[in-house]
Amino acid sequence: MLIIMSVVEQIKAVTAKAIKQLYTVDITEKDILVNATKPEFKGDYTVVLFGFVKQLKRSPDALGNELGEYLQSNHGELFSSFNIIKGFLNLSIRDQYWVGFLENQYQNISYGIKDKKSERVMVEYSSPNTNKPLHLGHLRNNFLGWSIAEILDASGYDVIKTCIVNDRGIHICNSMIAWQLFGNGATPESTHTKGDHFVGDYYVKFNDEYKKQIEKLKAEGLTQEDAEKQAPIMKATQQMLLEWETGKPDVIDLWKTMNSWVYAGFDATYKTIGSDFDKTYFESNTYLLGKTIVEKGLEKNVFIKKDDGSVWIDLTADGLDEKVVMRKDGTSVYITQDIGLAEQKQNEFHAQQSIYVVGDEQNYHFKVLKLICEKLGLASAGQIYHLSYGMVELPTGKMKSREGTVVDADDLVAEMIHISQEKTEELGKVKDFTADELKELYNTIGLGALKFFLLRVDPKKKMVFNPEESIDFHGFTGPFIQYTHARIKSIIRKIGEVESRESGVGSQESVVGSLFPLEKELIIQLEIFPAIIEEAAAEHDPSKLAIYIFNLAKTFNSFYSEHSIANAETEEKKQLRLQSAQLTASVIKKGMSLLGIKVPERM
RNA sequence: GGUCCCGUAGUUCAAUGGAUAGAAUAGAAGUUUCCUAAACUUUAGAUGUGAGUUCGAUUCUCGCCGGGACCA
Repeated sequence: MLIIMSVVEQIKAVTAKAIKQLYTVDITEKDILVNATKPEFKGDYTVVLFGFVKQLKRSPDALGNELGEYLQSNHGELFSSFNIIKGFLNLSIRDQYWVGFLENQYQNISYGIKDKKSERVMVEYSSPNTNKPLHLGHLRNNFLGWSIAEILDASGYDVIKTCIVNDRGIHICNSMIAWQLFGNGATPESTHTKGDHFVGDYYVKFNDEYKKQIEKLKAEGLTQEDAEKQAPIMKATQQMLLEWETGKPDVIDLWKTMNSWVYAGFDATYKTIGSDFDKTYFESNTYLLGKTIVEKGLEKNVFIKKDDGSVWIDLTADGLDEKVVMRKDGTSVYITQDIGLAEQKQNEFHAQQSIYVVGDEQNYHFKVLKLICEKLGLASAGQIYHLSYGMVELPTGKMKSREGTVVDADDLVAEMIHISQEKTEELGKVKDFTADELKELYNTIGLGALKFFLLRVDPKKKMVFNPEESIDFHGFTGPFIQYTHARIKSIIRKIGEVESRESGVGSQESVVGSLFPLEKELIIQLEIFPAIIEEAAAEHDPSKLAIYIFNLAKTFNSFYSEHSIANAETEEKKQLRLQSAQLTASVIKKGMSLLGIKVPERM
């Protein structure tokens, strides 16, 4: 594959070379700041000169002029003109260059995709509990995890997607107990309920009953604390957990049955939203991993055993706390299991990087995890990267299951698909679609709106979702971009692909004529696509890509309303615009696919 | 008590220390005998607060106010 340096890379390279030749000073390319020129000035890209004014002992004006002259006379194939305003060197790229770029890339189906390198990355995401269905927060997690895996894949990494299912523990027993008490043998089939929701309902029933029992005991004179401990249903669930740990057959059977219901439900949701995994781990298989870790840590004097038998690590020297790694009853805590799993994953896949897509409420946990792994000298330590994302909140604050304000994932997805159906029917543009085609279109648009809404925000930041106002279909949204794609495909269907012709025709500036501002702006946008993928991968941030695609679509729409493709001024202009449109459509399609969003041919 | 994060238009989000802080939406005004108006064009509107570093601060440092998370 032909590797072509991006324009920005070329500008940096020749600027560094120019400075070396003119002033015999070495400046590394990453210290050269190149920005898109602000629209109010003439030029396409701007080199910010302030940074090396002192070092080179030149005034910004003199430096700009000398650099500009040098660049133009030595790289006339790239630069057509320059101007200096204050410390900014504004460079105009030759139209010929843009036209040539377009000519080279418009048919490149792997434009923006890097060749494979032999580096492996693991992405752990989703990681549900099996006591209740997925909610809005899980959706952000799933979309982020899936997207970052795709983006890394496009960047040339070998990506392994994993999931750790929290399938054991007291919360699971809560649902089990409630089902025994109130279920009367009901099943998802007998109640026509999706399995994860079915089990989740018993989790709620448990808590309702638990609350009732606490109130009753308090009425009998117990304190809140004592009432919480002595409520019969709580005692029963704790007893059940012990029985689970000793492997009591009927408890294990019930556990397996109820979890199988949940998995059937999860599978349906995953299928709808497009999540998948190369390997799924179950906590019921990994929760004992901590034991050997603790022994190892004690041998290495990384851990200390207290008198009561509990095992700790002292992280106060690192500005953190003392942290328990094994309870006095010999059971391991989450962090110990996580260390064990990290090591197991390392032994199994030998990845160079291990990304955990986990909410920012666990920032401290991951700091500690990484630190302990380092102290234990584990191979996995350096590779741990916590892709920490902010919570999805409601206008009223955090979602609270106790207050019934949790936005259910299945409900939300269904609602989005329903709204997309309503809007599509209102517009009445696809009346000739078959029932199956319509169904697929509604799914595409509804999920597109939802995924884009959650992915367009910087993962690190918390975000607000307002259930009162449904997710928009106009403006900075998935459907806006999908619509742009459909419109381009419509044009191409009508006037055909770019005609294949002898090379050279249309690629000469003299033949095409000079580019209109919007023609050029569109090509400039297209040219940065590979750099955007790289940036999104490096920063683990799909929002960079989402924002880029939106801007590209917006630029295309302006271009589209300003310039006719079918009735272009000349045949050469028609071909040029058609090439731009084709590449725009393929960049939109590819970019959106990296976000896990499909784009329709018609809508 | 300790650690960490966040305060940008009415609202939801942008802005590797760089030019007059960008979008979207809501508001106002327009565009369809012409490739899909889920679109386009115009307009009005914001950096919580006080210092400091800098040629230049939404960005870095410190204080204050407000919001949130986590660790016992």
